[in-house]
Parts: sequence; C-alpha cells; structure tokens
Amino acid sequence: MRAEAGTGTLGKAMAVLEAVVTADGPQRFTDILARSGQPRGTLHRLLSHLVEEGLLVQRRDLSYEPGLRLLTLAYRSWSANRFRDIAEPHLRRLHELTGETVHLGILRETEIVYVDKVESRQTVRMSSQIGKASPAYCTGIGKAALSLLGPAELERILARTEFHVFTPHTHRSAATLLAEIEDIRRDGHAFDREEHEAEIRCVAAPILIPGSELAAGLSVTGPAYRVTMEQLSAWAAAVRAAAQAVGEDAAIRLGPGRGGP
Amino acid sequence: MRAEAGTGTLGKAMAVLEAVVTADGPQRFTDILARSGQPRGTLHRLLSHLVEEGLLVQRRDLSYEPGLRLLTLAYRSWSANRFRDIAEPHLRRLHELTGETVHLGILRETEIVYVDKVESRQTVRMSSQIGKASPAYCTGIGKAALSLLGPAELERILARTEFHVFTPHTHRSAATLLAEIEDIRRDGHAFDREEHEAEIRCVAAPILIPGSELAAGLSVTGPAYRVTMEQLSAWAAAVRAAAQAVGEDAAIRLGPGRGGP
DNA sequence: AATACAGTTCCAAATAATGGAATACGTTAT
DNA sequence: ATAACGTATTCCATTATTTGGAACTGTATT
Repeated sequence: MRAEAGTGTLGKAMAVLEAVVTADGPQRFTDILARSGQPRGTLHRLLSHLVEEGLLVQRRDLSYEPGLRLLTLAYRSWSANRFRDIAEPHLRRLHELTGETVHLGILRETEIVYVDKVESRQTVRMSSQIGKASPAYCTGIGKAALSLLGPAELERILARTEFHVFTPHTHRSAATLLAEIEDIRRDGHAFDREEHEAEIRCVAAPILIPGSELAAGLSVTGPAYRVTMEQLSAWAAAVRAAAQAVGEDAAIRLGPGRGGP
Repeated sequence: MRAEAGTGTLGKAMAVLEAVVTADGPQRFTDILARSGQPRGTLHRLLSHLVEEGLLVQRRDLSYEPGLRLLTLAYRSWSANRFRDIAEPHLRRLHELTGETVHLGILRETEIVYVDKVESRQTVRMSSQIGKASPAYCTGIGKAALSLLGPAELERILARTEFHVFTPHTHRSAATLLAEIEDIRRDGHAFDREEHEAEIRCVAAPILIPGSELAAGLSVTGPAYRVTMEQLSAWAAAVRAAAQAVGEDAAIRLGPGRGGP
C-alpha cells in the first residue's frame, strides 16, 4: 500500500479503509495486515474505530467489509452538489440531441471522477458509474479537463501519471499527450479515440467550475460501430456549447457567495 | 453536534466531516467552529487533514465542501457489494410484475439505508436515492427489518428512535409500533400506510443477510392514487417470495466463505 | 492431546493531537 | 490613509493518544 502523507492518524485510518474497500471481497485481519503494513496492535485499534464509526462492518466470521456510512455520506454530498444540479438540464438536452450517453466529470489529481450521467438504456447499474474514477490521460473529459490547467499544475499531474496501455490507441507518454492538449486548447474539445476502452469513442469539452478551483468536463460517448469520428466531429460544436452553458450557469448561480459544487 | 464516541481522533474527524456534508452549502471556518464545538487550533488541523485526504475541498473563498473521495469510495463499495448484486434480478422481476418502484434497503441503527432501486420512470436523480437514509419506524422496509431483530436489540434501537410525526398515520410511540411488529412477524410482510410521506404507500418483506448480522428488506412502493391497500395486499405474497428468494440466493452465494454484502 | 494459526489484549515509550493565545490577512468604516 | 473589525492561520508547551512488540487467548487442524 502507498505510504500515507502527513495526515497523521486520519491518513492511516483512510489508508486502511481504502485497503478494505478496494479489495474484492471481505478481508480478514491478516489480509489487511499484509496489505497495510501496519503493526498488529495499531491495525486492530484502527479497525475497531472504523467499525465503530460505521465505515466498516465486521461479519460474523470476523472479516471486514465496507459499511453503509460511506454510501450515506456520498449520497448527501452528491445530492447537495449544486454544480451537478446546474449541469443536469444541459446534459439532458445533449442526450436528446445525440441519443448517446452523456457524462459529467470532475478532475481529481490524475483521475477523472464521474459525477453524473444521462443515458437511454435502462439496463444500467447504479447511476451506473457515478463516483467511478478513470485515468485522465486516456479519457475525453480527462484530457479536456487537463487542457484547463496551468503549465505548473499540468506538469505536476503528468509527473504522477502512469501511462498504462489499455488499447492500441492509448497515449504512451506525456509527450504525445501534451501535443494533443495543445490541439484541445485550440479546438475547445477533445476526443477519446478508443484510448481507454476498445470500441468506445467520445467527444468532450472542458468546464471551469467557478468558486472551486476544479476542472471539469462533459462528454458524449458511444460505441464505435454506431458513432464514427465524423459523427463525433459533427457533435463537437453542440458539446462545446453545452459545456460553455454549464460554465455560465454555474458562474451566475454559484459565484463567490452561497452554494457550490 | 453530537458528542463523539471512543473513536479518538478518527471520531472527531468524522464528526467534522459529517458537519460539513450535512450542511446545505459550503461552510466557512467559523460556521464549522460553531457547529462542531472544537477549539480553533484543533479544528483547523482537522480540516487540513480532511482536505489533504480529499474528503473535503476548500474553495477559493476558503469555505469547505464535500470532496470527491467520498463518492469514489462509495462507488467502489457499492459496486463490490455482492448482496445487492444477488438481489438485483429479484428486484427487477418484482418490478416487472408490479410496474411500481422496487427498493432494497439495509437497517443501520434506527435508519434504513437504500442500497438499490428499480423503477420505470427515467426522470430520476442519482440512482435517485441510493445511499439515502430514512427512519426505520415509519417505512415499510424499516419495519420489516426491525421485525427480524431479537428483543434486546429491538429495544435498544427503539430507545434511540425519535418518533417524529411526518403524516397523520405516523407511529407516535414504541407501543403501537411494537404491536405492528408482532403482526409483521406473523404475516411475513409490512405495510407503509402513508406513514413517512403522504400519498405514498408500500408493502415490504424482511431479508436476513447471512454472514453479516445485517437486517434488510425489499419493497414495492407506489402513489396512493394508483396503489390501493387491496392492491398492496395482493402483491404481498410476491414480495415475500422475492425476499425469501434473495435470502436463499444470498445464503448459497455468500455463506461463511468468500464474497459478501 | 499437541500444534499451528488467527485474532485480541497489554503497557511503557514515542508521537501526534491539543487548545489557548498571538499573529496574519482581508474587508469595511472612519 | 488609517483604524477597527471579523476571520483565518500559526505557534508551541502541555497532554493525551497512538504506537507496536510481545504476551495471551481462542479456535481449527493433525
């Protein structure tokens, strides 16, 4: 497990929590012991505290799994998120125009976190993937959001990015990515040319969230067999317009005062 | 703010986090100072740690709001939740049968937390309200789940319950609730007769989650103008059957070994 | 019964948290 | 300009919590 920063006890607790949450099944004490590298005594107390707080639950067989408190906290913060609320009608409109799935995402470090989604097919899980985090360097919204950053911040993020190769089209280094980011700045929109998932393409545009120093974006995504690059290019103007509209709405309704993303 | 238990530093941090998350807008330092009752120095360090961990975000105007890490953690634990996964097809089947909204909920202390939902109308927010917590004593799933508890646990929960009156039909005391819980144990299903929200009724059945010591339930909910008590009674057998099926599936696929809710 | 393994408890030492007070910052009023 | 105010931040000696190795308990396994 990664070394935790200068966040003292809280950092350790969160690292342990993360270790349990990212594992695929219930974790026994020894599993977590190995994953976390904490000494036995310390880990035991940490786990008790996490259970007492409802962040973890202990099963009858003593193994640990995520507790419901996380879900409740996330629900509260999600439904109080004014930025998402403001963006929603614009996402809907874009979905009606294109018939394809529309995403709203916010950049956090090297990842893009999806905070809303509008889609046709009802087959869907959760709001399918609200809260899901994907690498920024190989997703449309991610690259769009990166294009908003200043040089120093961009460099810091890229230095931390691991260029994992997902498909033949995935960027393999910062060099090619930086070149594309130049294009994105010029054009005002970004494409995902099957870089993260094969057979999945998207066109995205950046949004600056006023008040917070957050970089966000929205996108239209579709399967390659149905959505050609020409089709995406044709939608680009509408995507830029929607992003712009969200930004303006947010500037008015969030501003420096009450309420925020 | 409620006094935090013996969870040391983590408890304080979570209390502060909760204070920010439950507030309706971004909170300034002084707001949180008043709400949390922590001394200035302590609170300031706590907030920095929460921000460093990504649990809070600080805006340009210095106010604090929920960070994205909560959403990501919740997403991971939700999508890895095998109990929800197992229940899902049964919820879907029940939805197809009734045409009304179907919920899956798990009891946590005095509240029922919704962990999945299947509904027709696509107008919906988030998975509308996954992660939302409602009082157990006035909801169908809540009362169904309470009926699974032993006397000691039930008493402990009821002692902590505040009987807030939401509608003319809301239980006003433990006495009437306990009487109804007897009925629920006998019948195997529970009704919500517009007790939490006016014009909203539901029929629910309890599920015992094996492995965890969790009490859960599922329900069919509809608006009073469309769903009569007779209709709900007619659905009760199907709801019981679905709950039973989820329980059996879970017993097989969760068991004492790998994987869990 | 003996052995191995997993989880829990203990406690002196180390460390991080504490919190009151002083300081810096930004804003509005004089 | 300058003063006055409200707010956020930093400081640091004290204190309480965390730390973590080791001993202990309980439960399977041979």
